Amino acid sequence: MADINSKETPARPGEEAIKGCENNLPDPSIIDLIELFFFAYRDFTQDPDVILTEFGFGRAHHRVLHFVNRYPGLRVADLLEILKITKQSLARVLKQLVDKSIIEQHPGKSDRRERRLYVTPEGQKLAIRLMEPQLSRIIQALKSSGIESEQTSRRFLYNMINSVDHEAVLELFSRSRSKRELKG
Amino acid sequence: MADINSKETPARPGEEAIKGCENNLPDPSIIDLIELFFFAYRDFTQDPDVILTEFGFGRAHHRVLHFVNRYPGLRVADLLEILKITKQSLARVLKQLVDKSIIEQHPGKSDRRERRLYVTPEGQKLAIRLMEPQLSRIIQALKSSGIESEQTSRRFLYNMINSVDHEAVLELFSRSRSKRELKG
DNA sequence: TATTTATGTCAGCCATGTTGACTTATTTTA
DNA sequence: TAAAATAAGTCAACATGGCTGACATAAATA
Repeated sequence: MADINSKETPARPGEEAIKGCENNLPDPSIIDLIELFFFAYRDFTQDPDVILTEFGFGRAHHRVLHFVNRYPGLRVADLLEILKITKQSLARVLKQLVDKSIIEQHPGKSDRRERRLYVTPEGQKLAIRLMEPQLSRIIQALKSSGIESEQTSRRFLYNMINSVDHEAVLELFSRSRSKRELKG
Repeated sequence: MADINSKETPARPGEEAIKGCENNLPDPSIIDLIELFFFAYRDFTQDPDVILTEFGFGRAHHRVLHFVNRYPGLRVADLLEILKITKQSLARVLKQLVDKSIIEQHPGKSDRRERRLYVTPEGQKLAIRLMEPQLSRIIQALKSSGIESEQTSRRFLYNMINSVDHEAVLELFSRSRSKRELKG
């Protein structure tokens, strides 16, 4: 039944018909991209992980800290949408970050039900330290990948995101950009 | 207490000196890439996850199944190096895949200590079904990102991998076809 | 023969995800 | 103004998939 391409190996994976591929034969080089994406993400998260264990934190703490540092005043609800985890999962790591004075919560000015999230100076220091190796890795990769790689990779990653969330991502980014303008 | 809307925001992340950045001011657009990478991977893994629960499997099973399907005859040691997890972690999911007749183990021909791994026909079917949405997502993203995006994204992802592992990745890829140039 | 290697296995711990039920404070709405 | 909706927190239980450490077995190799 699955003997479309029965050549030498028992399985020539992905060389069978796959929906959504015009010629009905997926380019095996696209399958490479699946694997490259996995390897790249595996290594991308590795450097911060080492630092995090030093502090008794995990990857979940890193995610929270990163986004709060980058978008100060984020609400819990914003974080839930960004991370796509449950309130209870977030609560656990958030509590630990607050207990260790990495993040602070302050009631919203216009809506006092909200808990706006901010990094402490210590939290900022850690966030930057965690960001360092990731930035270095990206900068090095872009340098090695040609002049156009920044714009192209940015577009590629953006288009890999569920289109339902495109708006939210742009909105998020515009949040840091407006802050940038306040500074200049 | 940092007030909610205090304009001199406590954190202007990543705009401090960071090692490995020539002008000592990291381009904030590079920080976007950190987030885009996270969002992209978050959504990339989401489609298979839905299918996996149907089978009582998790993401760990997917990884194992993918690589065994793609590189039939893989040894346990190979898999450990690819996934960078411990033997005990792998053993747990591998056992379940074998028990459910998704993967088969056969002693190596020249070295009978080895357990060469192969997908069963059923395993191949599942592997392909899990690959489908990921391929579709990548193909769609490449189409939306310009003609050069495939080569460029491939190079970018490759260069995001620890250079220590570059050789291993190329070797892996060469296993299913002749090497192509990845180097930027 | 002795050692190394490839793999398996038991036992337990930890991080981080999940669901479900419920509370509290505050804002919005009928 | 009373009722409903919203933002967030909490408790309890459970699942997944990492980890360490110790030890077992079979086969290859020195």
